[in-house]
Amino acid sequence: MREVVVGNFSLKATLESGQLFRWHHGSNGFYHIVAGDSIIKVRQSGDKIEYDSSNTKFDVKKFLGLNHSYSKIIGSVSKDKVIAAAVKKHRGLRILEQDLWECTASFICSSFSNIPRIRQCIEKIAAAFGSRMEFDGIASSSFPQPQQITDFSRLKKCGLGYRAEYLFETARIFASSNGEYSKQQLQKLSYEEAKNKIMELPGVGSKVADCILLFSCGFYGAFPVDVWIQRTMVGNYGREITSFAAGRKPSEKVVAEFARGYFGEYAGYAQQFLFHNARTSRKTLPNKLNIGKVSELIVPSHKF
DNA sequence: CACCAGGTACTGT
DNA sequence: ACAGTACATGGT
Repeated sequence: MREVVVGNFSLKATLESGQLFRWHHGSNGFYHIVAGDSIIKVRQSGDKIEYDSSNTKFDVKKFLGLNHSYSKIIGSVSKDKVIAAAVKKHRGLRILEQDLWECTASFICSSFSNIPRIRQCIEKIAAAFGSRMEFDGIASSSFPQPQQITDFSRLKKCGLGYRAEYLFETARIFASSNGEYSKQQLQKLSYEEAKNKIMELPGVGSKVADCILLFSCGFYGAFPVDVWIQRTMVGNYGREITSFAAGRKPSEKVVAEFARGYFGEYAGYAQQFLFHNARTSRKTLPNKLNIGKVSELIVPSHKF
């Protein structure tokens, strides 16, 4: 078991903010994470993090985003009271650094679905194509490599619905491309180039592409716009967006363009704060969230 | 039994 | 470029 002391980190907010699907909150405050072919156990008390991994080579600190300069990031995105309130409420939320392929597969599964079912699909894929493993009393399956997903009828049974074809084809492309779809190669490209590149993959549109770039490739300016972000952005920045749009409809695309420019270099971090905030506010306060006395972060419940 | 869920691909204008 | 629409699946 390793121990590190880190400031500005919330394990709970980081894991539970919807970036990652394969984790469970167990006893003794430990979270168990399955990533690739590793099982990681980790818990936090105060500034102390305790962790261990089935694979000693797995860089837990890097995976958890602990190498980022947090104060620089939140200083950079805190442009107004709305985002500042979300940052304050979820202080310590970090963007993970996931494996490119696993992240891509996961977010292909995520489209037009819901989190419980996304998790279920991913678990089924792992059970069907991965290898059994066990660590710290937790039994699970590794996430399969793309070249292991060769049986389409078997993939069909994992509950992906029509996304099965997208994932199957994307797996084939990953397996047959010579490092073209690698973190290393993508990071050589500009944001726009990298995004266009991964949008060539079936099942990867604008939103999923931004999730992949943000959660696995270190493109922290990527700003994924799903229905939650769309609502919360229009609700909180309607005026600014309208002004920015200059006559255009405030579509997801326009919102993403606005947000990337407005929040800047670490817009993706802003997105994750706003997303997590919208998700966690919904049950208690459907339409409005008051954080302290400072802000009125609105989370409209209706569609626009 | 409708309706919804971290959208994408395809079509027509 | 941009709006409209179908889409598998499982849960309420």
